[in-house]
Amino acid sequence: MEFRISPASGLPIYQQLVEQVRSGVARGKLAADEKLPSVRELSQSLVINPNTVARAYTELERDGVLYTRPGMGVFVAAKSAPLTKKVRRERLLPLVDQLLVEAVEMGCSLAELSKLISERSTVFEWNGTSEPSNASGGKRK
Amino acid sequence: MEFRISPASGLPIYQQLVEQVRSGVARGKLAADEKLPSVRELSQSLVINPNTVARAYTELERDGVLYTRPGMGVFVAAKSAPLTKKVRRERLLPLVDQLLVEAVEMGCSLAELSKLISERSTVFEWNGTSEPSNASGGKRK
DNA sequence: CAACTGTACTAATACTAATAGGACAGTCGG
DNA sequence: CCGACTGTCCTATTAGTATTAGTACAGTTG
Repeated sequence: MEFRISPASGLPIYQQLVEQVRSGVARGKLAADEKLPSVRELSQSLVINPNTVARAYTELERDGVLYTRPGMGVFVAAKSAPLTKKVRRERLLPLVDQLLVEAVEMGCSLAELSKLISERSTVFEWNGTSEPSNASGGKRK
Repeated sequence: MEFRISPASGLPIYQQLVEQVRSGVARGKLAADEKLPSVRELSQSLVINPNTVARAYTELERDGVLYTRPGMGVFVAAKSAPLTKKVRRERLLPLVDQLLVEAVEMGCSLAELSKLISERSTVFEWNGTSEPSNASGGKRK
């Protein structure tokens, strides 16, 4: 998987990397136990400091997205046991509300928003009890 | 409307204020042409610097959420003309994707996410061509 | 005119992002 | 065992931002 950073993003570089890894895992572009580029390798190809890459990896490992095999590299962690429904709700609510605020603010209808969500949802790797109506989001490798 | 700031939030104070105003407007807790507390008044009640409040107000005015009547105060702006569907899509996509990534990451199903969204959507003031199924989100004042 | 409104400006402090360079411990292939 | 790789840790430095502080100005109200 390719990584890109854009100075115009406004977000810190290490955070851009974190988001790209998270997104890649959720989209199935990064498979479990797949090896990520080494800290030094990625820092050279992106022309940034190794410490910046290391910070991103460290944060992702803390959150259970990656794991480290000392001396070998960092790898994509297998999907951990799903959290409680209550915990999921608590963590998703702020994001949901933020999305709804923005949608309402710009005069979007609820139907339009729902359509947008179901559109984008087809690309992700859902593992719950219900799948997206469209199954076009299969693993590519 | 009451404003609160939490030092533990991690977000800058001015940004917390911006979010609360946006949220209040989208939820109908702040009506059009309603007057907001003055810069000095709010800064005293929250025990923060007037400049911090002024920064939040300035940013909100730049985005068309508030307007200023010189010498009188800042007020909630009326809903502006809705943007193009294309523009709405472009601005909402990043948030939608971020939400989907988080949901997938914690093992949430699409059905569970949809339910959560429709649950929260009842509190907002939609003005599109389609309303939420539940009408409990009426204006209170 | 007096008291309020938002705005503008400068200065100082504190924290964070990012870079730089160096050092350490674990693991592999020879 | 040895060299080359892996991630991690440490200190120092630079740059940018958030926040506070105090002052000043222009417009509006009564």
